[in-house]
Amino acid sequence: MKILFMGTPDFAMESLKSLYEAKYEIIGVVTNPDKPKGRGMRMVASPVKEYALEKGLKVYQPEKVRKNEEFINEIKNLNPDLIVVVAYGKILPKEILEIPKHGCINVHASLLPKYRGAAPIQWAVINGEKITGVTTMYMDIGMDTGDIILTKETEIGGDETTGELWNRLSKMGGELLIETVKQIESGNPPRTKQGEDFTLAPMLDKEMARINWEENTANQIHNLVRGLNPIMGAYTFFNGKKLKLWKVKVKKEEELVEKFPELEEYLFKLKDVMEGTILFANDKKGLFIKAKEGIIEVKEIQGENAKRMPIGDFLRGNEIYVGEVLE
RNA sequence: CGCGGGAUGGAGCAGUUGGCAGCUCGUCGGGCUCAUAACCCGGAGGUCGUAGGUUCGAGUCCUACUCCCGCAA
Repeated sequence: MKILFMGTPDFAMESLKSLYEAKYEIIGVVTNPDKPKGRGMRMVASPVKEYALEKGLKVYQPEKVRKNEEFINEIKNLNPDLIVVVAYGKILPKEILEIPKHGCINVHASLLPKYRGAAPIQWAVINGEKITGVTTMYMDIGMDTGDIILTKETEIGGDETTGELWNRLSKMGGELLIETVKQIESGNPPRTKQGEDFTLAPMLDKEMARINWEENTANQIHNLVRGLNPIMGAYTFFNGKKLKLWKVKVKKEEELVEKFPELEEYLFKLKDVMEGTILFANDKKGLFIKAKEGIIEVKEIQGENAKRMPIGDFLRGNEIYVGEVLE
């Protein structure tokens, strides 16, 4: 079975690694071109490329694949039996999908047809899903619309971040891919049409990373924070400066009073206070913020131009007073 | 040459027009308390990133360098 692999980020790298370690014949690796990244805009190779080079695999980095005769011919000449695509970052034209005799398969980080699109892991966490998983499918010209081959479920932890889930699903994806390829080799892999009941997981934009204290409940904020960790970080503004929250917990009012009995007499006021108001700020006891349907305790934070730090460290150097409001 | 911030005791920060290096926390010793991420008293710990320059005097002004970080992709 001659396999051509296409993928770009670390999520894809895990699948490539699984194939390589399972001793499959990988005739080539296609990945996005190196691009300038980070401070100073230095050129950086994709994780998939790094791994491929390390293992001595042939690497292709076409600028575009659609209407790229040269590249398409190159693939034809390679004559792969199967193309495996994992988070490649480009949509493959029909001409390419039709080349390998066993077709093109894809590993996707959700239980399709839920969360079709670019950011399935992030959205699953942001939406507070309890269960997600990985799916392998036969690709067609649509966006994650192909027939399902195998799926594997996993629970999302109540405090799990996108980063943590990402790592787990990357590995699960690799395992499921091997299982899938085996079934294809055996001759009659399962093939199920996707249901109609799909949802989309579009790319994340900057706007949605901002915490809306008035609209969102404490639980939603908690989900947003862990869903954007470590990708972008959910942010809010304090005195005109951007603050990113990296780790928060949801508390009930009763829990707060239990912790700080001195607040008891103010409890009635607590109801009227605006969402986003600082209820308590102390470098030892922590930072507590009034939210809709609960209280947000901030555990890890990042100021403007600063790095992430535990809340205690942050409060030692930044003056934040009770009654001030985040917005 | 993408834009910007920063380097000050173990941690996080402040340091005004250049004039004895400060705050909160931690740490060490002692005290108080049924108790506390509580409180009180006392102490240790910094050649202010590196190199040079201006000056009577530089954390503070100038020059070069090194390193770190944020944003944007």
